[in-house]
Amino acid sequence: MADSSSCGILRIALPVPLRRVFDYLPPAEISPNNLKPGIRIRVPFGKSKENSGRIGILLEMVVQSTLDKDQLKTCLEVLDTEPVISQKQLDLLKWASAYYHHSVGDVLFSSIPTLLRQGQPAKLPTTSAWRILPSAPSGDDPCLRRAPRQVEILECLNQNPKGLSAEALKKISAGWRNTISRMIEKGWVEEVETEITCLPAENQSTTSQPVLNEHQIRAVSEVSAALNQFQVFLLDGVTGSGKTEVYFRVIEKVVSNQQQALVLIPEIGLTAQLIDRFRSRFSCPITVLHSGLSDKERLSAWLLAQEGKAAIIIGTRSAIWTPLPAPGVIIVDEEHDTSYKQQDGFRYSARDIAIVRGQRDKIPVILGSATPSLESLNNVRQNKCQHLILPERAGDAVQPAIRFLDIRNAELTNGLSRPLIKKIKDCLKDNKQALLFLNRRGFSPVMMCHHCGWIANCRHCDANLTFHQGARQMRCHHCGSQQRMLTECPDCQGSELIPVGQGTEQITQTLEELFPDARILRIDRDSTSRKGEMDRMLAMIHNNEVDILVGTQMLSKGHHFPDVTLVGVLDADNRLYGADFRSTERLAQLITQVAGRAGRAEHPGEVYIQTHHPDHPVLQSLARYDFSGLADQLMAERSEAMLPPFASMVIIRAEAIRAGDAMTFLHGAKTQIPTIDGIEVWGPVVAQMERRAGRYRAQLIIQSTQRQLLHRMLDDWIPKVENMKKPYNLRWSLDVDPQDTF
DNA sequence: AGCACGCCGACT
DNA sequence: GTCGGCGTGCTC
Repeated sequence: MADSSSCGILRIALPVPLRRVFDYLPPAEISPNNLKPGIRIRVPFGKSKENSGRIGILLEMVVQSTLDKDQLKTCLEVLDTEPVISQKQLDLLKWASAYYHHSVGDVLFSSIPTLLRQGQPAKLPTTSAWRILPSAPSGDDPCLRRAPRQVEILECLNQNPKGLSAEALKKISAGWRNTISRMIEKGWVEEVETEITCLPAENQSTTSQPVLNEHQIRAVSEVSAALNQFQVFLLDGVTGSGKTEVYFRVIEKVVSNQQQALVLIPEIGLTAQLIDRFRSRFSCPITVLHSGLSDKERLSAWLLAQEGKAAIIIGTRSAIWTPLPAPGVIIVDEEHDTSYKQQDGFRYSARDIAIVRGQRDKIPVILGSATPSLESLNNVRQNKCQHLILPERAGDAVQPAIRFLDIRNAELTNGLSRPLIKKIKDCLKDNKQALLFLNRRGFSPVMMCHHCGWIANCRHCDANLTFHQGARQMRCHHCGSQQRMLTECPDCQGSELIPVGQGTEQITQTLEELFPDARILRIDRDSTSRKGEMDRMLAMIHNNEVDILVGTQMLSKGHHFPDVTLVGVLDADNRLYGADFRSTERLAQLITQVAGRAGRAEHPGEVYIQTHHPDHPVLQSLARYDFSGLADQLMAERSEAMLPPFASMVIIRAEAIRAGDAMTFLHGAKTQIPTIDGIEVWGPVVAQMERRAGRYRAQLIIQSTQRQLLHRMLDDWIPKVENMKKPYNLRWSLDVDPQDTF
């Protein structure tokens, strides 16, 4: 037996993009018994000054290093007594590092809160709170007759003897700080440091449990039967079919078993509304992880989950890495949503990780969607996933009719067809709201010289500049550069520059001319960039202060507009023949989601899609709400072309300052790929938009019907690519299971 | 990713 | 002469 106590070597992962781990000697004064995998250790690294060192995570203790002992450095400092990453979690993260072929150090560090990355202690941070003291007078005390604000705050403090946070006090009164300091002077209130806790439950559950329909009952019972074992469910139901209620019933069971529920939601601004629904329904501790949190709040939420103090954890993509001592279920709402795939650095899919986690933890995973991804539908066909269908809208609501407006040879008024304008007019006459989708911000995507045909383009990208009339600017939507609107052509000095094509700004203007009495609201990234603006606009819609809504697809997610009875989709054709193999699938998802935005029982609503291809089979299936037929078509296409989900795909992308460098590099990388039966290599090809933000980009697609074979090849190949000589400014990255092939 | 070293052109 | 941009190599 090796004497590991004297010759133990620490294998440590560091937050560097290197696909490698580093061996160190343990610090002399620490007993190796106190060194558990998952603790943080400060180590000297590289040529960095010997003072501070870097923080790493102990992966394991080994007896033998690949290097001689005298080549190893000694750790500087042990930061934890208990692991910040459990062995179970380490194993999951190591698996993900191998699957996505990404640096294990990067993977580990991206899974923990920033403050832990920076070396802060792994204990709940504190925050100021104010607590009532016994010496405080009661609310009806005569000395408070002239101090209504003090009475108000005292009453709230009385109801919360543990104290209230600054955030909570602010909600009671805007000038609370002054009021509180006066009461502190009188000795009625004290300031205390308290741990940040889970969201306070609402005092009593006000919402009654809705009656489930037979499909919901079946879904709940199927999942309930699989608690404490691994099973993936695809909860497939249109908007309003009651998916959330199914989640709630399952979570109730999980929580009553003293287990935790992890709920993933897409990255959209409706976390607040969803959290309110959870809070009014559950009295157990809930914690939330999303991008709006401060570092302190994030650490608190993470630790509350890790310590088992939170029963329900709601979060966006990165919440899939939350440590759970007692996992009971993982729910991925809107599983088809692209925001579950990280688009840079460690490019993981939170939905796919959820399934792996469920398997390792032996718990059910529920994927919910009105428009499931083909990946999930394929899993259903292969019996890896159980299909639970909720076919009806809860209550009596009816699906809106989906119809097509054939715009071949049609006369368009700035992108709007005659029949659509007529429909809008009828809709306004009925005092209902109309909603128009166009996924293009700005006034026009092209600005052209009427005299010589010159087109304004971006200096840094292979793209045209979009004209923004309101801001009197030309902007590049790809690199963010902007310049003042031109008044004459730089080529021929012609003074007539004309907008070509329509964006939301122009559609709004055209509608204002066509319907001068209508109240029109534009909702896109430009009009909602100010904080709180989106919420204000949504409130206007719900208060019926708006007749026509014009918006980009940011309006297609999550929000429901009961008074909208007419939905128009203006730019469907772009997507029908888009460049990416998933664009038709995305169009189908968009239209279905859009249809779900509108209508209520008395006014089911209608969806009109302007298209040059009204007979396209995908559109025809959509109009019949024939999702299984639609899935069959798309699956057949993918199967024929051997594309995902029928093949595993990996993309290697490269970009460099100098034209051609990325292509040269990828050509070189391709020659290192062994010729193996069953592995196909496509390219390299330049990116669809070759130059972006001043860098020339290219990519190489590698795919195989045998995932294992592909991954074994990558294990061999990536080190060779790493060792290739490359221009210093060339950057390359791997994307396993890419969302887009751009 | 950082960081240091070393190499050439262009400044006080 | 050296200041500094960029290319290269290395990290237990």
